[in-house]
Amino acid sequence: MKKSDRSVTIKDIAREAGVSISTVSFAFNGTAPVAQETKERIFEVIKRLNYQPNSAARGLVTRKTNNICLFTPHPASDFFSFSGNSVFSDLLQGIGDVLDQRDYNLLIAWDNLGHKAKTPKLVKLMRERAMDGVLIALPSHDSSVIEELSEHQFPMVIVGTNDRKNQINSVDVDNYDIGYRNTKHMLGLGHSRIAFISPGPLEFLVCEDRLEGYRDALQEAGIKYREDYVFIGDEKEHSGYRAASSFLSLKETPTAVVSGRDIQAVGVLEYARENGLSVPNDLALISFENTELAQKYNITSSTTDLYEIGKEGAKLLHKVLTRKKDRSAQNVVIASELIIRSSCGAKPKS
Amino acid sequence: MKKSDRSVTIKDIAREAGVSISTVSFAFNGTAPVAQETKERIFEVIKRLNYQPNSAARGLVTRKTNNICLFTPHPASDFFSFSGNSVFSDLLQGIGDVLDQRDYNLLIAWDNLGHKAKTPKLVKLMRERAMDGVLIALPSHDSSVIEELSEHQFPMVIVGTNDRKNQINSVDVDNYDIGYRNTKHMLGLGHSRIAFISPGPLEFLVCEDRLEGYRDALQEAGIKYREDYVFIGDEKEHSGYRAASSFLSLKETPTAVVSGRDIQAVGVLEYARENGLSVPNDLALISFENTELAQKYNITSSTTDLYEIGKEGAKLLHKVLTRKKDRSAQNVVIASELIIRSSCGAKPKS
DNA sequence: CTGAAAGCGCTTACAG
DNA sequence: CTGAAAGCGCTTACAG
Repeated sequence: MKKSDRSVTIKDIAREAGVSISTVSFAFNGTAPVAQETKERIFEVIKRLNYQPNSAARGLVTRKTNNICLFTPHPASDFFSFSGNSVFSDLLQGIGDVLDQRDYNLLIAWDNLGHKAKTPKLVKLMRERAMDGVLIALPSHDSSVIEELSEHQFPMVIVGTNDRKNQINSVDVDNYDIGYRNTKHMLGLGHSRIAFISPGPLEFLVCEDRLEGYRDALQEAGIKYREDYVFIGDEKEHSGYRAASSFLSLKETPTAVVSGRDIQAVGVLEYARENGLSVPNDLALISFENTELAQKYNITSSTTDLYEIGKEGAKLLHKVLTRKKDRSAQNVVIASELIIRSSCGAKPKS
Repeated sequence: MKKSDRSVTIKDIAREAGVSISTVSFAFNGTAPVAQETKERIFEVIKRLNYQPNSAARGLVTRKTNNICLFTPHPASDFFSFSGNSVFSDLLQGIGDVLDQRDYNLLIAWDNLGHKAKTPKLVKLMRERAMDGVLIALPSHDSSVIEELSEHQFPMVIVGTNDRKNQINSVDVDNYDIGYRNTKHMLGLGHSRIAFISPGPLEFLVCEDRLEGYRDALQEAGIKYREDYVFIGDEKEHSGYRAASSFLSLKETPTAVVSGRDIQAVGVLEYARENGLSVPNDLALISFENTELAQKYNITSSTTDLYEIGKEGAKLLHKVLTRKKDRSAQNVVIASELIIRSSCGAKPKS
């Protein structure tokens, strides 16, 4: 192990196999025909010496790194805490499954606020060509970084709500539509006083979309949108609790709640329990995500399959990376399904 | 934007600034003295043209990639589900904070079982020199991959329990000691029938360590270790519930439980509530991790600061990467603190 | 303080 | 089917 400081290179293989380095390259990459006999000799040596081409050298000439970056334009803490457990790991897993299979490495990066002086990390990664393409998770309105990559036509796919449809590739469920349909579902059950809990700050596009779906469904039903029926929650159960508390202290209390995420719905349930309210009789409840929580607490919820989003996002990026001519942006919509459980079931009292 | 297909290179800067490429390199990297005036001219051009050295070209000669890999020798799903939400994001954040500051990129990889035919991902990354070093999370007994990297003296740090102390760098809390002290705490309160819930399969070294600490504390107190007082749980609350149910159906029921992780303790609490048992009067409870759950449910728990582990792990790896001569392996122990809450407080009934 | 040149380890025309 | 040569974009002795 003393001399293994110096890795084995293509020259070593060539010498040992008695051929030129081009032939080794052709054989290894299958990029030109090589005599069967020669090929066998070469591969024997490759195996014996544990040869693996140096990625920097190869990348220098091919202009590819085989690195894909998963990026989120937020401080890591915000991203992870907003996403919650399963959400993030599901997304990562979907991405990872595809990249593994196609032999890409996964880089992970986020915006380091506080370092605002330096060039943003993602821009640096692009300029120094440290990655071939990027998956953007949880985009927000302020997207100067995305803009910059976009100007340079850097390959990217947004996994999540996309502000600029038809300009940038994206994969997501249709949060607007789910918001719309969840609300519609409550309207269909006879509710007219329907409140909404945002899954997080409206700065996150996904939150805005869900809210707008809610708003438009109300409007279509001729119901006025009221500010006091909207609560901006966060990723904690307690924000659902506080939302419920806020709604139910109004003069005219809502009879139904469209919760922005399952864990908030759990908070609503908790408040209802403590205050002797029956769900769905006193308060009907519907949510987004359909996580394990929804199942555990019997909450009606619309699926948002993050694994699928990750998988399709990675696939799309790979497609972009391997096709010759650029085509117009593609916006993939992952189907969502409403899983009906007891929390929304009954007609309202009034 | 038409001609930006071709990135700007060091040649462009040299030409534009009227100097040689070596001088540009010296100025940019501060690696040799450059006349103030020349320097200014060069940096003006660099700024104007948005120059950033190509990482592959640079890496080819420096033999550094500035990529660090966070690796776990498990399928991603196992890793994430075992770790749970905050655990993983805390670790990642600690690592990220350090890496950000020191200008490393973070690669993330896991073992793709099912692909057992191919060379393991991490070995491939090492051989093709796609990363400078690796942080290993959640190591297990079967560590042929770690062994291989270790033989090649590839820079690595284990963030988590380390099987081969004093051979491989590592950073962790002392899980054995916490297991020992948690158990000791219960003994000190007068308990003698103390059960243990493993946080996961013993295949994970962290689980084994916690269990051994428990076992040794008992032994030291002259109490016999009983198999039926040990339950192998998992990352789900329900495993705590099942553990409690199993313990309390024994002929001789335990009066205290050392829970392997907070969420299991919550499961124990749930079982106790359903069965009219008082905690801590009928069953005293102590746990590991001290997550938000411990606070919410008033569970006595020992801290395991994953953020700190990640941070120190990244720091140690950076140290290994930048020092000239190798020194012997270093094993950093992160301090743990026992946070006493009501779940353990009272003396046992018997 | 500055430049010309070699070389890092590959791939890819080009010629045969 | 195979090899010699150029070149990817840098860094780093070496000379001056």
